[in-house]
Amino acid sequence: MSAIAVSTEETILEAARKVFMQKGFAAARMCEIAKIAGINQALLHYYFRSKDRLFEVIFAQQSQNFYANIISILHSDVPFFEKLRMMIAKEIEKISSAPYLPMFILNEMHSNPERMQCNGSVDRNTHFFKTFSELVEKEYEAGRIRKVCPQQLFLSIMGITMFPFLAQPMIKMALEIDGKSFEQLMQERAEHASELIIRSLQV
Amino acid sequence: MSAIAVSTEETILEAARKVFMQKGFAAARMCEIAKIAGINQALLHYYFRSKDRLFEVIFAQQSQNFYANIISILHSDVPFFEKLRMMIAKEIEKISSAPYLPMFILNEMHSNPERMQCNGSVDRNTHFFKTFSELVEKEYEAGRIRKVCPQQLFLSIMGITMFPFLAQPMIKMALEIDGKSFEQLMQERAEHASELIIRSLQV
DNA sequence: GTCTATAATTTGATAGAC
DNA sequence: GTCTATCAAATTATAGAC
Repeated sequence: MSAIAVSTEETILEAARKVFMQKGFAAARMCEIAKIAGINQALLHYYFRSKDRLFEVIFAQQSQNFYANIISILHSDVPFFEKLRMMIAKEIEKISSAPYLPMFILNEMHSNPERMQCNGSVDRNTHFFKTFSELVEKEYEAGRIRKVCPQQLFLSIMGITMFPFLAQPMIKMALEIDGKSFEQLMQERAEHASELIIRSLQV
Repeated sequence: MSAIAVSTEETILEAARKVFMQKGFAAARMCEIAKIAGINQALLHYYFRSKDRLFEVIFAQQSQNFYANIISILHSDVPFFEKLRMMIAKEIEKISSAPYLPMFILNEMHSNPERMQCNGSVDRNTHFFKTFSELVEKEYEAGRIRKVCPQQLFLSIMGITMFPFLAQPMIKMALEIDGKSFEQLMQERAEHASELIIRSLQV
């Protein structure tokens, strides 16, 4: 139980995460996961009954990660625009440390919609939008932003923060930049994105 | 050669397009393509040598579709803001008629980056950005928009238009809407997106 | 718990008749 | 060109020894 020694189960999960996130369920190979984990394939099945089960564990974990608490920011006691800034910055920071996450989640949802019901991600998701929506309405009524459809605004904020990571290969190509420059661009992104959204809301 | 009778080759391509676009390369099955095309698997291999080759044809076609000429709009003789409106509207209209296209292209690029070099998509892509970038600079120098990084703006416009389609399953869930409502939302999207972008650029 | 060896299944691809 | 039947390879899953 030392801090260094990791259990076999965790080693497997770590390897599975890598492979599934990079290749997706269908293209992922159990033998590759075993190899990366430094064990053999039989042991994989000993711990997790099948490829499906192993994937479900990973997907549930990552899904939780994906929807992780940005919502607390919306409840914090700062002006609306400041909330937007914090939300966008936090989201970009989160994704930067796991750039494959959005593509992994969205692609699996797309190619296998049944998996969506798993764990409370649905609820967390709708709750987040509802909270956001109420805030927008309140700001409009207080005359602090122009009239705007909360759903559309929600999509715009999400798109502005997540799209660059979803389209990373295409972006690098279009902008003729390498991985280093891309990271740099993403570090400057929160500022640009907040500015854009907030300006667009001014009355 | 009647208008009704389609060649076997086209029937296969149509079936392959459906299956590859929905499932991606790895999860797509040759037998499913054959079944949808109403033929047997052997005939698939008679027309297209292998799964890889068949996929390459589909990917090249769709890739061309994906990058299809929005660029002419940038060269047209209308004010910059009008160009943005037209560009966004055209892009959304295009994707609406093929909602799986962005996810298909971006996901395959992500899981198999080598495929990018195919056909002149790289050039078309960089050329588009360069044209866009020059326009932005010119507008700034003329004092008609505020100072803004063209790369960041480019990402924002792309994200605002394409993200809802990439995240369609998640969006429906978060907003608690069905397919019909989603389509409705997308029809109203061009107006919202243009407004948002243009307002954010005002000096 | 972990391994080697192997079974079972899926799936892309081919042979050969018509 | 199109089919049926079948192969070959890849890949998931299990049996059984240690």
